[in-house]
Amino acid sequence: MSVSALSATSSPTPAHVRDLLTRAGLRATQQRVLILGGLLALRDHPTAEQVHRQVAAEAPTLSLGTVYKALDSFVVAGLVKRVAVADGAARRYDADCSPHHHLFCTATQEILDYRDPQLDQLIQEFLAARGFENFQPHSFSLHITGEKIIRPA
Amino acid sequence: MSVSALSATSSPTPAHVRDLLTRAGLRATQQRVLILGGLLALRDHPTAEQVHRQVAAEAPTLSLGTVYKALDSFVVAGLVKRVAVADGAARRYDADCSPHHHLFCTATQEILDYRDPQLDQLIQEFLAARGFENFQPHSFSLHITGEKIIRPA
DNA sequence: TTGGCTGCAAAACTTTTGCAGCAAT
DNA sequence: ATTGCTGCAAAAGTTTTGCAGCCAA
Repeated sequence: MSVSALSATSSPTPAHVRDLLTRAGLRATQQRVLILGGLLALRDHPTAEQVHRQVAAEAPTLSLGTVYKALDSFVVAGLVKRVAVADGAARRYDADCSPHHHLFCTATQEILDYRDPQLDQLIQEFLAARGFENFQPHSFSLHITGEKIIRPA
Repeated sequence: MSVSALSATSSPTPAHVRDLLTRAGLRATQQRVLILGGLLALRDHPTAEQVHRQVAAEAPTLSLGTVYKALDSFVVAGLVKRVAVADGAARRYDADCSPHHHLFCTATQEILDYRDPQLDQLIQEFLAARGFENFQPHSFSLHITGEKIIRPA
């Protein structure tokens, strides 16, 4: 199974991004359309700083503070998730809120998405059968650490 | 199954902590014995700041910078792991490097350990059978989000 | 119109770094 | 005696906050 194939997504149009924001109850300002669009365009779970650089060309006056505030409101609205990373100083964001797992590449620091409904079901059923006495699980995600393999052509 | 029962560990003696450090090829200074001992005593995957507070009573002159440097060297030596958290500004540390999973309580922000060799094997076998084309997994850990249940007495 | 959002900038907070002296081996 | 570690303090980096003005609804 190819990992890269799993994270393939098409860049959404500004109109679609506006729609996402409006549906979430947020104002579709020019800045937020760019920020959310930029996050969607960057596949590798970028930091706020990286999103800021991504949109800098299109909106040179857009401030980093606004990026932070916007990303925060996206998270609250459920449009975006924060990704848990042990290394690295800055938080990283994921525009994909559907259930999926993460592959952490120790070589490139990339975070690749890994979607596998069959695995989800397996874990889900195991946890349900196992049962916790004093913990009620809501969701789970698997953090897989390893290395990308570069195959010779 | 009880969650709290899973994370029960006995506080090690200073002599044992010294031994851990020496075996890892690190100098067993008074500060490091306190820092590693403090981390082992704090069950809830504390921040560097929390470890510093923990040892402050016994060593008032021990500086926060030393705690950071010590924790770093512990991580490099493999004595300690950094825990991946999406929320919260500071990194959190785990003195337990044996394979285990984490339960994140959304109510109390606690991080509980969850050890389950049966689950490990299940996932391990699934991933081996599934196979990745261009990713070589080394290890994995399950992040389970949910809430602690407080049962009436 | 108006309430949320932006930009700017300061502040708070976390983590890293440099270096002289000290202590564990 | 060496060499790594400590303490102090400054610096770097990340994130939050306050506020006046602006803009999407």
